Amino acid sequence: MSVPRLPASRSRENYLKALLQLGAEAAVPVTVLARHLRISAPSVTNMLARLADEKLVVLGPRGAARLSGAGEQAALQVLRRHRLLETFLVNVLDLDWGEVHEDAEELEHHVSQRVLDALDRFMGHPTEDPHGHPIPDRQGRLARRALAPLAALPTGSAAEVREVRGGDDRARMARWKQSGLVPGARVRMVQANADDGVFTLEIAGRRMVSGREGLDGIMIERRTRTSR
Amino acid sequence: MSVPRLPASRSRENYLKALLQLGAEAAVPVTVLARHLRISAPSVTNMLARLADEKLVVLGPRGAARLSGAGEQAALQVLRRHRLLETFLVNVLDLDWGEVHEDAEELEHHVSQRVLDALDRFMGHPTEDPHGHPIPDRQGRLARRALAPLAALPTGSAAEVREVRGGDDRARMARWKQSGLVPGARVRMVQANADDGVFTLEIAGRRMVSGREGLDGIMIERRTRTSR
DNA sequence: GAGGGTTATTAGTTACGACTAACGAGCGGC
DNA sequence: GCCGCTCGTTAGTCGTAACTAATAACCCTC
Repeated sequence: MSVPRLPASRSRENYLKALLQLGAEAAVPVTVLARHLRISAPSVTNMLARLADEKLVVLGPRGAARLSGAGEQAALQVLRRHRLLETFLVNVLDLDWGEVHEDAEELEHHVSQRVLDALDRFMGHPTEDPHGHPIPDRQGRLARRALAPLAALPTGSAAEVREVRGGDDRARMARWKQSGLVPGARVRMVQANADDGVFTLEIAGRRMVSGREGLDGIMIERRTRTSR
Repeated sequence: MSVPRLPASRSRENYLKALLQLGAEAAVPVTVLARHLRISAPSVTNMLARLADEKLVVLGPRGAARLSGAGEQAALQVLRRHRLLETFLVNVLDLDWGEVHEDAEELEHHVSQRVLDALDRFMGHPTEDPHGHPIPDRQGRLARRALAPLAALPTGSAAEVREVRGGDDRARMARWKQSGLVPGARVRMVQANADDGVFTLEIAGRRMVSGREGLDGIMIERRTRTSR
């Protein structure tokens, strides 16, 4: 009982995935989508018209686009493929978490349902990818969580890193891994200076100082006193 | 105004792979290639001209094509990807050997060197795929073996199945697996009747009767008295 | 309410890789 | 030597998805 994959075509799938990621709430303007996909604005207008034709997106005023129900389902399937693949590449094939993004980006458009299911089975149905992103289930349901940016953690508080965003920047990934900023890590904010944007942290007992940008994308969950 | 454009591309790779498989010795006529790839003859002429431009194939009289050195190398890399992927899908993901062909056919064009190497490493550098085909090594060297068709085994002789060709026919694969005709199986020709094309075999102690076509593609190695 | 800047669209092109229809070249049979 | 078959090529189209250049629509400010 698989969800059918009608739209197909690499390019369409990328548009849908981008809309899912950019259009959490509001409709996405053409320009934003164009920048994100690194495609010219006219091309985007064009493609959006086709996707609207196919009832995968709904166009609002001034060309802004949002996913239809069907479009969102399709996008979630692409996201599922992407995240399962990243998980496979890192956890099974032992590739570095910073260098798997492009591979997953490519393969997500070419893995059949059969192979995807087999991968999922082989890995024991993981629910999060190596960056801590939740993996949509077979029905396209995505766990929604309320995470806070690490930079918002007040001085003196502790938390757990749950998600590390921006997996397309390899250097960033490498730095984070280096300093232990990976999902599951415990962090304590030793000193947050909102004025000059300098943050001193303690990660697994080690001190670290970083600017705001260096922390951007690290999402945490405040742990009151929950045991593991 | 753009530069010649280097090969890659799914379609090109399929042409190269087809030429490798069809053109063992002689050059391949346009029509044969067209039938094999299920593409119209004019399209083939066209594509061959481009591949010749790029020095991947050499065109002979009457349009017949054969791979150049560079073309053969490229084709062997595609074949390596295909066979490693099939091996992975069957041996690791536990998919059925009859149903992995299409998946491998698709993925072979999209797996990066990095992922391929990781798969190879993960599987311990296999040298044969699940159908017994040798896997070209990283340098594109392909083990050449002299195997005989099972139908040529004389009455009373025993042999070992080494290779099972024609992996794109699922029904066939299923039948063979059912009757134990898989690489590594020991077979004995109980009665070969060249006249009416009826063959009686013994596979792992079980009798089986088959017509010539039912055996076509099963390649064996005569074992004199080798142990193991 | 008239500019000016941002944003979106229209129009026209390009590349790739397939297609059909129609033409031409080789070759066997008589 | 001509007929006709098979095989290959030429010519012209199509669909997808990108592009640039030019234009139009909107929004904000004065």
